[in-house]
Amino acid sequence: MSAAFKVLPEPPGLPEPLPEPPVGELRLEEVLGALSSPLRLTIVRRLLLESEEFDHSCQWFGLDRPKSSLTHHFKALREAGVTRQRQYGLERRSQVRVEDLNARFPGLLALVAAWTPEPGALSPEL
Amino acid sequence: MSAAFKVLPEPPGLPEPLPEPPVGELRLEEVLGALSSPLRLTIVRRLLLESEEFDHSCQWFGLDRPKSSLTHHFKALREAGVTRQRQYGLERRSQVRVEDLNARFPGLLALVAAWTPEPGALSPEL
DNA sequence: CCGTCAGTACGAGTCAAGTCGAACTTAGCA
DNA sequence: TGCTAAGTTCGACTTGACTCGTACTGACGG
Repeated sequence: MSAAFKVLPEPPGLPEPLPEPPVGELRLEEVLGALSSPLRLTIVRRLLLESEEFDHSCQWFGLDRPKSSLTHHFKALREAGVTRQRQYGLERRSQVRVEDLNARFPGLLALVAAWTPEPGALSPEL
Repeated sequence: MSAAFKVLPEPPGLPEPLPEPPVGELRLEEVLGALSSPLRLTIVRRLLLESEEFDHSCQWFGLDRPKSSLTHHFKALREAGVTRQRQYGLERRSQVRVEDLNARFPGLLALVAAWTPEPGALSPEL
């Protein structure tokens, strides 16, 4: 009914998700704050639109930033409740918490999916 | 069709709005950033839900903050494109740009209207 | 004309966020 | 056992928000 993003199938035996706020404790101001940056909007939008299979490691995005900066942003997204992260060996993969976000903030992910970076922006992505 | 908030009627001969970004230049990241604070969410939500007549002066909210702080936040909301402000004599009244926001970011205002301050928050409003 | 009242402008202090380099941790693999 | 690669942690720096006091502006009423 509402915006239909793939709710990714979860094969059994997944690694436990890293610490994240439960659905009931998602706060709108935190989520909006986490999404109020072009870089993080890019990350979430690409997870929504280009996720063909399952979740994705940090380097899948090919973002041109030092590793420590990416850690910072992925952590911010997870701690706000926007993404879920799981550890696969060395990789830490992210996915959007589509079900949770649709339940608590219906319509929000559609806005993120429709977003496009500012025309004159000096490619924060790639 | 989408969330139906009152689009306030505009009597003729209104004072010109203060400078604001045009509809086409509203940026999601700016709008989300402006809304990522409990105080400003309170302001916008009350404008949406408790506006019985027309727009409202700053002191209508009865926010317990110094005047200069309020100026700061009302200006932030206007510059992000969330609110429109007009000068009526001494008063500067605010309204939410319902039509513009619904056109560019459908569903966003519904999320704001449904928001409630954190239970344990030490009353940033009143 | 002078006070009052709504709100702005300015400036300073504080604090959190973003940015990044460098060192560390750990899985997998030779 | 030792290398490599993915990502974290730490600390330092910079930048920008938020907060607020004080001084200012400009409209209105006597």
